[in-house]
Amino acid sequence: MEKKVTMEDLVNYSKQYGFIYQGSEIYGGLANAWDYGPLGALLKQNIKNAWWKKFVQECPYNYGLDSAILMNPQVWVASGHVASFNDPLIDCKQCKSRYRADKLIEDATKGKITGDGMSEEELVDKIQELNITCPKCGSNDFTDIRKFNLLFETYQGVTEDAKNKIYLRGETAQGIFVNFKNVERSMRAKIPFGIAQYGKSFRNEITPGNFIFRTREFEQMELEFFCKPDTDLEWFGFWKNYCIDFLKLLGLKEENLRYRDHSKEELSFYSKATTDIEYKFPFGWGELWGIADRTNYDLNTHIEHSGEDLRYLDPETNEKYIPYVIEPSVGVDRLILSVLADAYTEEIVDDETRLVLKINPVLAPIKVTILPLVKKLHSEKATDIYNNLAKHFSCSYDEAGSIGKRYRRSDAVGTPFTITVDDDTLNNNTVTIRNRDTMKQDVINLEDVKDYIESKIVL
RNA sequence: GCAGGUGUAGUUUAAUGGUAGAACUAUAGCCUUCCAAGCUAUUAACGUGGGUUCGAUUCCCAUCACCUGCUCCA
Repeated sequence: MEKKVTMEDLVNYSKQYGFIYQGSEIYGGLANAWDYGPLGALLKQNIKNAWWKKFVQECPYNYGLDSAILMNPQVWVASGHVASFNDPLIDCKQCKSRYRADKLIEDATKGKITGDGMSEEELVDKIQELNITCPKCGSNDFTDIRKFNLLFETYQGVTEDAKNKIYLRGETAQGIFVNFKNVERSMRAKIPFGIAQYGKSFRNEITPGNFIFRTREFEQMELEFFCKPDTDLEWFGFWKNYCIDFLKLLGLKEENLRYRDHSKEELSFYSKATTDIEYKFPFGWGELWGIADRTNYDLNTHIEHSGEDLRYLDPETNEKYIPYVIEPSVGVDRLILSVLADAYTEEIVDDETRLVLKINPVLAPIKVTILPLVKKLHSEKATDIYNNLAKHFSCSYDEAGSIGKRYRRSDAVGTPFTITVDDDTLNNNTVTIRNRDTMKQDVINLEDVKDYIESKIVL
């Protein structure tokens, strides 16, 4: 018997066991800010390492990068973020519903008139001219257009001078595009190749929520894969498979994963095709990984704005072209949420609930817990073992309470292995090692413990 | 940003216009030789700020945060 996990369960669990706390909690919090606790930080690190391993280390095509969060503001003008992160929003004064002005016109005219490219005044005039009413309450009493810039602004330098206004990056991708030439040259990279990086991004989302699913500060893991113009769709398919295979490898249940192709209307202006890998969160299906064919939009716009030639010279044909880009982009925090939701298990055995985080051992924050069977007799030896194993894995040591209680504590945070130190350890140098999922116990020699565990935490 | 709901120890909760009781957890000790046993002790809460009142955790207002829905998520 297993209980279905709710968001509430996950929020409480995360707090109780040191995975995720509310940000700035002692000051009443800050909307949608969450802090990763000791175990959450480990989990996050393990997830990023797993991604890096599969997308950089083991992948013959890709290189890693770690670019700056602060960039020349022109980057964001070129990328389109400064312009298109300004959505023209209006509210109905009667029923307080909020709409995008351009969308409202489009919907009212069934797409005959699009609001694209209209100024604020033109949009307002058009709404009046067509006598467009609120779809909800029928009123035509709207507020003026208000814009919400989704980029965080800040200032470089000690004075708040508008000339020094810069942005916190809205995505990690732009750091990759601006380094395309650098990586190509210094790594002597041949197309097709990709550049991957993870890092924090910031967006002033209008409505964040659902715990860590959508936050204003978040971490992305992005790959920009550069390929020859006519090969983009092939690579698009390749990365779609590569990404979903990765998720399955991490242990996400197949029935909780699906592809969703973006419809033509939904596609971004720069994209030729986009597929989301969605995960079935406790609150419903939600985007986990977006895989987009961005064509040559990004490099092209940087060529135009920077004046630099970012074209690639094909060494075989001697022709120059702007590479096409496939972008698989995944949110780390969302991935953590899906991993937790997937692994969180309340097993009911004999009217008792056993809370187990059935997480891939590779991702488990703690790999092994060392338990002295009887504190007075075995804690010294157990401490020695802990000190040795801690050189190789993140371990924990627990001597408080009954042995059963300590097993349960270890299970609750997903630790895959538990080592019990008893008289046999003192006399014969053997320990009992118990597997979280199978509940099976092996008695093995102390010298073999490291290899035993190591062999089972390979991705 | 709008509408509705919620806010009491780490968690789940009880009661009350006279400042709060419990369970689980945790910590320490006893006991205990392999799966949340028992005993003893201990820590720990009215989100924040105003107002009404002799007195507010309780009533009122504001604010903050979370949840649900809308909107949004190039």
